[in-house]
Amino acid sequence: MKIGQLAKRARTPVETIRYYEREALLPEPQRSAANYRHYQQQHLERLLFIRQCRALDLSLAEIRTLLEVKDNPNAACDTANQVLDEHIQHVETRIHELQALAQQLRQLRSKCHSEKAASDCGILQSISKSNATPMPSSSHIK
Amino acid sequence: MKIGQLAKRARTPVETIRYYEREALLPEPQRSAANYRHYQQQHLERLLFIRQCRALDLSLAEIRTLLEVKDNPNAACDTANQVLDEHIQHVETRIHELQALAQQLRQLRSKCHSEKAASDCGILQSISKSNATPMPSSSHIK
DNA sequence: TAAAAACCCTGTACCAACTACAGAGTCAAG
DNA sequence: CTTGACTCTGTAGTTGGTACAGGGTTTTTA
Repeated sequence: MKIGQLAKRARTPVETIRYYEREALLPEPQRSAANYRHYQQQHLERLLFIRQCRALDLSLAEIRTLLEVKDNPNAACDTANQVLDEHIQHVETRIHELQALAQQLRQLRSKCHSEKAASDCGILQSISKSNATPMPSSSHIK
Repeated sequence: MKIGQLAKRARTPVETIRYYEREALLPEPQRSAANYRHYQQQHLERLLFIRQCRALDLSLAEIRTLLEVKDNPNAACDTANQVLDEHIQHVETRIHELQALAQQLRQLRSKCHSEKAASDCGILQSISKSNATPMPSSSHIK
């Protein structure tokens, strides 16, 4: 099948497929006389694997590691487990960060419910609360 | 003060300050005879505002909007509220997405606890489960 | 006072993971 | 046989910076 067909079947933009090839995640397919790419079932499966991993928010580097394990049927899948464990950690950390963030944002938002002028807006004032590191006492502002 | 001083007081890399200037978030400061940037207290305050917003994960575009409101003391702070509301929505959506993701990842991880060969690894097999859009019946795979 | 260290300048390239062209060639349908 | 849909390569843009290279300037130290 040609690249457009593959793109449809994997719900992936054509440019992205070419990008994965450049990144060596997808092997170079055969070419027709007119230099068109021609793909096999294998390519589709590999592309779906990549897209599934991307949907799980794995980075291309992580996916590359998984593909290497996959390409090496005798290798222990140890490495794949490790990639996944680290990624789970990463996602959970990010969730906690975002939860703290949302809390801060809601608190900030609560400071202004009316349509005040900007100069009176509790939100803009709160964000502006100074956070500067003081100058060392020996120096002075020019 | 010179850029290095400003950088220290706002705990912001020098390059980032110059970048904000290029992005027109910070106004161009005066220059010395040797073409060095010289900043005032105002610049520090504005930079701290930007950094505080970044810590809240607001995009530079969102920050630009907030700064415009701030620069216009007579404007209603309406727009600032709206930016914040949308951002809170955005963060909360992302939290839910990541929670679903973490769940999927944990489930996937549970499929392989031993050090099997890659070809037997439940994880790699699970990710590979086909997801392709079928070809229309009229067409065929070349 | 002179050399060395620390600072500053512009401009460019790089990161991830694509996306969006431009400009040219190829193929299928009517 | 022309029109439109597809494909090709190559390059640039996205976000929010970071990291030089290759200069000039200022401050510190010997």
